[in-house]
Amino acid sequence: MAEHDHLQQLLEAGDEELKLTKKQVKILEAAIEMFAEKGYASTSTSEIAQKAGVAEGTIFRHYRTKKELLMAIVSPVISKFAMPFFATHFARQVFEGPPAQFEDLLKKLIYNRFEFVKENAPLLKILLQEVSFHPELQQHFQEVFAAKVLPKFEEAIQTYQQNDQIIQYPSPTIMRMIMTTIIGFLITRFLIMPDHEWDDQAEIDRTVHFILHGLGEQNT
Amino acid sequence: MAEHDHLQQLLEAGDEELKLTKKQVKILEAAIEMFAEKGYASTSTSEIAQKAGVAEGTIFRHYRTKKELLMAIVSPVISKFAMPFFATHFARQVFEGPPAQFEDLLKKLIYNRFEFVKENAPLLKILLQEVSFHPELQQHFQEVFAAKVLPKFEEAIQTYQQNDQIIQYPSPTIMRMIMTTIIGFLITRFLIMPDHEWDDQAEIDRTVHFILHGLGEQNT
DNA sequence: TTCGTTAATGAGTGATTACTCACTTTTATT
DNA sequence: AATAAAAGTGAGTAATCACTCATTAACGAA
Repeated sequence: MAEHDHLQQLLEAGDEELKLTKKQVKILEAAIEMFAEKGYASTSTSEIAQKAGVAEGTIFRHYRTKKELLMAIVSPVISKFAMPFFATHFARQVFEGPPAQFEDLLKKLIYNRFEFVKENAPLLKILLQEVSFHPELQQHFQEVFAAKVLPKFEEAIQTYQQNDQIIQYPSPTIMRMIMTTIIGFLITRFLIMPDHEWDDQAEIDRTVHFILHGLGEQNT
Repeated sequence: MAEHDHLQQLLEAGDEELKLTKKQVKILEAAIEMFAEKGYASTSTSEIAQKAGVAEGTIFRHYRTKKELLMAIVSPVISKFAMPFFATHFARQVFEGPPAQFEDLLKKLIYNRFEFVKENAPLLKILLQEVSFHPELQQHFQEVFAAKVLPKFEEAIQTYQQNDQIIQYPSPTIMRMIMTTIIGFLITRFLIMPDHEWDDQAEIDRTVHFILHGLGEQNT
């Protein structure tokens, strides 16, 4: 029940309120599970139908092609992952008036994306796998990134650089380091070693500390 | 010519000297190109045969299944990527008697893997894509990592921690940070934005600096 | 050259693929 | 209850899949 609400909310993508049939939800759930497990190309529509408890024709009533099904699943995830940078309460709080301390922004960012990845690991795995084979996805990602993420992030970085809280590297370089460190942690945590025993609080704190000192201006 | 030598050298994996037919080389080259471009599951053996200028049956004379072809391509890459930790000249130089300065180890490691990824980007892309779908690959990776990489890496880390050059985090955490930073840089450089104009020297230096200060013991 | 071995071929195989469509069932509105 | 629209069905289709095999070509040692 709560699962369905969550899925539905994610797939609606904030756009029009598309009402999903019960069977349609089953199809999406089955497709997500199998795409994440076996990969998109190696999963057949008949397998999805079987796992969803649905006739194969039902899939093609809602999605004209298998690829359209993939896109319905994976496309909203891009926007959602970039969400903290959108015009949300979170964005206003964190980016419009960036916290005085770089550490505070970093912490809010990590905690926020940690929860997101925790809740959407399979969707992100599918996205990660397929983005390199579908130019439309790359373009969508690029658009969202250029329009929403980049400007606000860059502004915040420059503020901290003027405060001497961050070293004077080019901002793309700084963004790359922050993002690869956070994403690298989240991928290790939820995709590579999800069953390892993690002290999440400690690892997050250490990751914050790592970025903070790695980009700190304290010494040359 | 040099291409063939290089490929042959990589695929021989240091084991027995397997002599590759001209057509077999063409098959491997075609398969690598198409697997990297379209993905393993979406590439048909007939496509590979066509691009290699070879009859489809020829592929199955050398590789009994399509998967065996994939493994022949991708399996040696795991060992090669972990190479700096093996009993090579490099390993003895860098790990047996670790450099006094953590910075020196870091630099040698980055420069070395930078060149490797530069020369083998398509192979690594295939490996990255397929490793999550093939348990044998995961196991192979785990074995190589546990046997060769982990012990030497851990020993070096502890040495630097006793020198107060590295902060007193658990060594798995430190390894994770070093590896995600380096791998994140290399993936960004060669897989995500290979056509961007890069000042490689500067980016490498900044990445070393980032890790060095991120893990430094200078202040709490 | 001769001959035994290996490499290469390409038409052929059954299985599986994404997708269609004529039809039935469910749902919503009156 | 009647009816129209939407959702669901599953047998059917052409295309493609990985893989086989009987046959031919190329090669290396005598």
